Amino acid sequence: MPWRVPPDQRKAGVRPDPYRVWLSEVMLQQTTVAAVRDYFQRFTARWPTVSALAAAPDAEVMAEWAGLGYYARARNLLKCARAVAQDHGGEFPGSRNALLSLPGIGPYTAAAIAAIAFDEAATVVDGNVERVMARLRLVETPLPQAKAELTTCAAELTPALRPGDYAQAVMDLGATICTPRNPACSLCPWTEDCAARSVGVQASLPRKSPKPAKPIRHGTLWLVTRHDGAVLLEERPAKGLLGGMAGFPTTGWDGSDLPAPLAADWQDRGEVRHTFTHFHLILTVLAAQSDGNPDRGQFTPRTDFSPTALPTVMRKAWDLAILPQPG
DNA sequence: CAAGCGTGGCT
DNA sequence: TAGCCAAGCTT
Repeated sequence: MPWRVPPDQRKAGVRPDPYRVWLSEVMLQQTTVAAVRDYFQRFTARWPTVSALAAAPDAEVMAEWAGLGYYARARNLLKCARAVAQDHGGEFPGSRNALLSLPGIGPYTAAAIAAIAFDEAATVVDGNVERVMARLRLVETPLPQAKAELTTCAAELTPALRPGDYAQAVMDLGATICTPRNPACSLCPWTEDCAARSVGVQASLPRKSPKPAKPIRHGTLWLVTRHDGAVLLEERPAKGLLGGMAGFPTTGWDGSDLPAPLAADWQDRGEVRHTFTHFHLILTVLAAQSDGNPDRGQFTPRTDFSPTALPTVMRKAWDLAILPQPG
């Protein structure tokens, strides 16, 4: 993985760059390695240092993050970069406690940066570690209730020697061997120590309290193109769903009923279905060509617009309305 | 502290 | 295929 320092360089005394550790850890929050890899490459190529990122315009960073999800991470990424640049002389603070005070850095990420970049004996507790600890110590209390107990287990195992390597190792163990469904216990270095395996219940741990069903919500999206090809976009409010991202004007998605951004001869292009963390969305896509003056948003020249700069639900609407219709 | 917040891959 | 899941943070 591009954010890791290869073993031969590690043996030569090379420590990971805290900027790259931080960026990768934020991207990896609730996100798979496969999804992160290309985003990490693009971010580090475009902004090689935290000071370079701090100087970037908000809209460019949000556009580069588009598609990765949990967009509050991108807003906090910029806040954090600017805090490091302005309040810490462009260098990440080296302790877990100092890192914790920065935007978007919580208990897990602070510990991960402190351990991996600064070799502090901080205890990392992510989903992988929770699973490993629940099995190793046979913790049958469901998550999230068991979080505190699992953190205690993890802390008891954190070594003073090479805590950064240990942190990555225990997470890798969870990611590759102590996996959620079919753990490869025969390959596990802790197989003889594992309390869950000794009684055969490892695959059923950790227990999780049931999640509420996702409701279905409905809305309308308006896709307006001007005759010169410009596209009507608006920046979504900074807080809430898709906060700070560019998108096409929509109604609210919870029953609120905003009007169309302008009067036009709307064509029904069909429905977009998209599932967010806590609801399903069915979006009716209406398209029109108009040179009118919109009440919301602004026309963006077609040459300045790329659907890759949009969150996925918006990109789906674009594909539906603009791509050649099947048949 | 429970709820809000994305997405894509896998079964 | 519909649900589950992933290297969580904020309020």
